[in-house]
Amino acid sequence: METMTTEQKILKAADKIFTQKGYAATRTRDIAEEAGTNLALLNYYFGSKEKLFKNVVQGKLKMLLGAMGPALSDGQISLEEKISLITENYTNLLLENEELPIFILNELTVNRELFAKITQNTRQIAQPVLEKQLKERGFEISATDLIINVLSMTLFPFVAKPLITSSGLVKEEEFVNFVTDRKKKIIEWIIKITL
Amino acid sequence: METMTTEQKILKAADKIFTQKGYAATRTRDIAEEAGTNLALLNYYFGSKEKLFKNVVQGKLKMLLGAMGPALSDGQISLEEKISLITENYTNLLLENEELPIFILNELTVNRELFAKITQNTRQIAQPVLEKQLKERGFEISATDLIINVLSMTLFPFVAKPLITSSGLVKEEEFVNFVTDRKKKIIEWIIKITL
DNA sequence: ACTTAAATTAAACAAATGATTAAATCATAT
DNA sequence: ATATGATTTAATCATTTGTTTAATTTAAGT
Repeated sequence: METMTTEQKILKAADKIFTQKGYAATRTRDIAEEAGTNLALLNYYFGSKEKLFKNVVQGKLKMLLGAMGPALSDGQISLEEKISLITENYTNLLLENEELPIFILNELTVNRELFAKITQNTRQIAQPVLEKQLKERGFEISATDLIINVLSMTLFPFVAKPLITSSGLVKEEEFVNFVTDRKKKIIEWIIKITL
Repeated sequence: METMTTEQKILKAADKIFTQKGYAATRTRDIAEEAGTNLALLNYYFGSKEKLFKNVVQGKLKMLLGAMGPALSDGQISLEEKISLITENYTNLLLENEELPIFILNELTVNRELFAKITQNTRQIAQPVLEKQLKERGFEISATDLIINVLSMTLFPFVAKPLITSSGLVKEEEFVNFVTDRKKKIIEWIIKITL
């Protein structure tokens, strides 16, 4: 288990704290301590707080986009399966990484410049295939609206979790069940909308 | 126009910068400068950065919850009108305050303790009325799911705007039209889902 | 064993930052 | 006019924070 290199330990610690508190509120000393190493090693291995952050963000962004990308552009997969795949993937991913979307979305908002460089290599979300599938079956909704709706219903509960729980809409203990139950419901809802 | 008191000028400046950059990334000096006043005045009037922040947050939270609260618990308003009211209110509010939801949701996530005090006075989101209306008309969806769905489809595009635009799903220039068009669509979609 | 480079540590630096102080200015009431 | 209190300013403090430096230890190759 203790086969992690120091560099990896720092990256793991950085991942945890950056995701938890965001870039600005994170102290490099906290990362070093969490990693069980020295503060200087952070700069030794990663150069600066900002470079370390970019490293973390790149990974997180890949996780977030990776849960959607492949499914969408595959012409073999039916519409229903695509929706099912996306909600299933995201729900499972976010159950293991609850702060992931709010972290990415907030840093993306606060730090446009920093993200410009990172996201430029981000593959565009391909929708021509989806557009074609919708047209073939005579659906009126646009691919963009469909994607946004699926993402909205799936991701929003995680993004807004603190508000949802503290307002009493869903109790903290019920949250996992709530989003798990929604997986099936979302598919039905999207089908109803799309028809 | 220049009838604002210094205290108000500071609060307005704080509102702008906190919302833009979040608590941790905001420098009290920047607030003072934006307000066209002195750094010491910030502490003179508000005591500390944190107290000023709470002041700002309280206002923002009221805006965000205010757009939903009244409509929900009113038994006179029909289901369709409620949905319409909520999406209409939120879309209009967020078109004028694009960073509002991501700001609140992120600070709420990062800063649970600080928010515990603020949100304790927050009225619970009342849903018994809605629950009753749903039951009367024989709908199967729960009030919670309905509310979450409306909020998801309405708020999510604003929360995820940077991701949506940078991924090419919606172009920056088209965004206002996109969310404006969705107002009508969301109501239709929700009706379809709920039936 | 010896050499060399990589890895690690402790200490210190310089800049940034939230907060405070003390003096100066302004407004208002007597 | 004067006194009193509120407001404003400039300067300074103390701490935090990202980064660097220099010395030490570890590992690997010869």
